[in-house]
Amino acid sequence: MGITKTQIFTEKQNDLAQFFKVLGHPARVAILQYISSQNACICNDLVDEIGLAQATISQHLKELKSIGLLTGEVEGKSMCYCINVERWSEIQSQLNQFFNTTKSKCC
Amino acid sequence: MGITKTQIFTEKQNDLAQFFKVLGHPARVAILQYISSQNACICNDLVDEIGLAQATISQHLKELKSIGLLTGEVEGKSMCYCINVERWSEIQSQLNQFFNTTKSKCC
DNA sequence: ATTTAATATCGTAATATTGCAATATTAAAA
DNA sequence: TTTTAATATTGCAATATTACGATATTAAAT
Repeated sequence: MGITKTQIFTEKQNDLAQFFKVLGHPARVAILQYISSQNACICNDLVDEIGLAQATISQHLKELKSIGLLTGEVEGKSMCYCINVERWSEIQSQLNQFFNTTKSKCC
Repeated sequence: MGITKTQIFTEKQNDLAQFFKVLGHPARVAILQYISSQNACICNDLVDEIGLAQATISQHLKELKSIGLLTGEVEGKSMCYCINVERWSEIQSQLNQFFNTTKSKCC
């Protein structure tokens, strides 16, 4: 199929999975790491830095924006992409909650 | 394409993305939560509990095993699936390291 | 006003993922 | 040894994702 049966899961489960899914691509991991390594907000240095076409980078940025991890502001004719620190912590804490509450008692 | 250009990323980035990716499906989140909610190791109650076909559940279990999150032991004619607690903590700590080292200084 | 540079969007091809029915496989039970 | 129950695997259809070239779009620079 390719389609996911989201109806049979809770909203929390779907949200959590969505966070994981967005982070589940090396380009998006690399984009976040690169942005965080710069003192200033970096835009399409990403195209040079990471070896993917501009259209592809733009697509990945869009997905990162979709869960609120990145914000993009127009800066002249460029874009200034930044990590949304609040959202970042929020998601980190949700993932940790998942890890901490999901513990096996068996075996 | 559908194919991911793993060659252009570091092994760490690929590994990290792979962990995220495996957790990036609500069925797999639900499976982990259900296993952890039981005192004993549960096998194909999962098929009843989660509303997916047996073949589909089996496939998801396989992916969770692929990153070492689950171990499966034969128990008579059933399987006993358990969370690998060591691996669990290891992955949690890697994800946290990613979150903690990736911080924005801009905006 | 034109050009230029940066980014987004569209269309498309290739591949991956999800899900299931049907069919193995395996081990206990009869 | 045949049956039964639990799980894995295979094959397939439908949809999603990844990647890119081509084409908008937008704002500064000329």
